[in-house]
Amino acid sequence: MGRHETISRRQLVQVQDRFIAAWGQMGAAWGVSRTMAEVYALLYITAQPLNTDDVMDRLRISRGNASMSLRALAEWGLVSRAHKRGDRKEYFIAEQDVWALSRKVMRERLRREVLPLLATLHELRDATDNRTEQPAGAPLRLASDDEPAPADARKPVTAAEVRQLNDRIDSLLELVQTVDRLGERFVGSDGKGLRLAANMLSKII
Amino acid sequence: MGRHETISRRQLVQVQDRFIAAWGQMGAAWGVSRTMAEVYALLYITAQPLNTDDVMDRLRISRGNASMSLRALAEWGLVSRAHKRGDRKEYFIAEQDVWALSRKVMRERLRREVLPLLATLHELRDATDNRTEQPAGAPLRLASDDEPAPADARKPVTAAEVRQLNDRIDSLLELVQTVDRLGERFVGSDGKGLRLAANMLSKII
DNA sequence: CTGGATTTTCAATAATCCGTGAAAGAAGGC
DNA sequence: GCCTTCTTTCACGGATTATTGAAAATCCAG
Repeated sequence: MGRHETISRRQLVQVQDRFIAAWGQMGAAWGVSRTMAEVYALLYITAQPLNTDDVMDRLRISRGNASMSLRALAEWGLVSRAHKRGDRKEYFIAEQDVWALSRKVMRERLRREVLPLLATLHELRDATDNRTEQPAGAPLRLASDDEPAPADARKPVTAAEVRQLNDRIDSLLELVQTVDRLGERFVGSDGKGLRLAANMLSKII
Repeated sequence: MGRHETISRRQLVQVQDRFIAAWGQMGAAWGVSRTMAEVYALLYITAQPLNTDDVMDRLRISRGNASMSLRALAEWGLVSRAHKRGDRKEYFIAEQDVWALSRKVMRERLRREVLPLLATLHELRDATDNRTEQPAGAPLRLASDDEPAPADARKPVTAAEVRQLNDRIDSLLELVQTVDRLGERFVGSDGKGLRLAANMLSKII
């Protein structure tokens, strides 16, 4: 519907640069390093395979940095490698489907951040609420007990205190588990699962 | 269901410390500073109002740091201030409902990170696809044009290139908008909206 | 195998972020 | 008002993280 005006190549490049900058900033606000996000943005917005030198030149970063970032992106599954005949350089292609992109990012973040937290919470939960059926010799260890106990702070812990502690941990556990399940479901679903979910929810809530 | 064993106060504190550490680590993986997350965790897990000195002592951080973190938490709406009669110190209480907590965190992150990105994307979109109905005098400006154009890189930009650029920006815009709307909906919903959503989705997808 | 082209690694350096503590500021009691 | 108590601010320095660049490793054609 829009009429496309002719724009200069310079303007095009400027728009791309601003896009890359914005994307990099957003990446940084998440746990992704700015450069890594920028490299992805470059590959995405230019919409063509680029090699390490292209990335270096366009983003004005060192060869090492470019190499590292591209590798990390490949590990996350966000870019794929390609080759051109008669050219020994390696080219990189950005995942084009932004919905697939978001799924892949979520998958990695669940795996790297949520799962460890879940594990720790479960462990803590077990440490204060030992079920009767727990095997006698189970190596349930609080943090090491090797230092001599300080003389004070010896007043007994009431059952109420323990219950409260457990309740809090449980509440958080429930939240994190919900997030995890929700994420897993999204990650597992194919296509534009997120969009679907959004539409569904807008009718429900 | 579980039998609560008596545990020493030391063990209790150790469990709390591990909880705090885990929470802090997770916070750091998100955009929240580690200390801020730890202070919240402390307030949450001990389940009682603490003042600045309590926080300093327990977390072994400086007064300034404690003060800053508590203030930031209050700004995010994650802790509230309270006073005790006959005590001039200010006490802080953690938001107890983890679902409310997650809503507040999401609200802030939407506001701080998603909205600016949306604004930029819209702006870029407008910069390359000028609608015919656009007012003549609208201050639509690409990045400043004050530098002399380099002699090369002057070959014209094809319509296809512009279309492709716009398509990419649009795709991303759709994704970010979906996330935003989804988040807004969640933020707006009261109670355990997330949990509800999770249940709903599990049946749908 | 060799030589050149390309990529990866990593120690040094730079940039950034984070925490400190002293000093300044506010809030109350008297 | 003035002193005491508590809170906030902020320049500095320390710690962490990112980036560089050159050397080492890898790869392939001939």
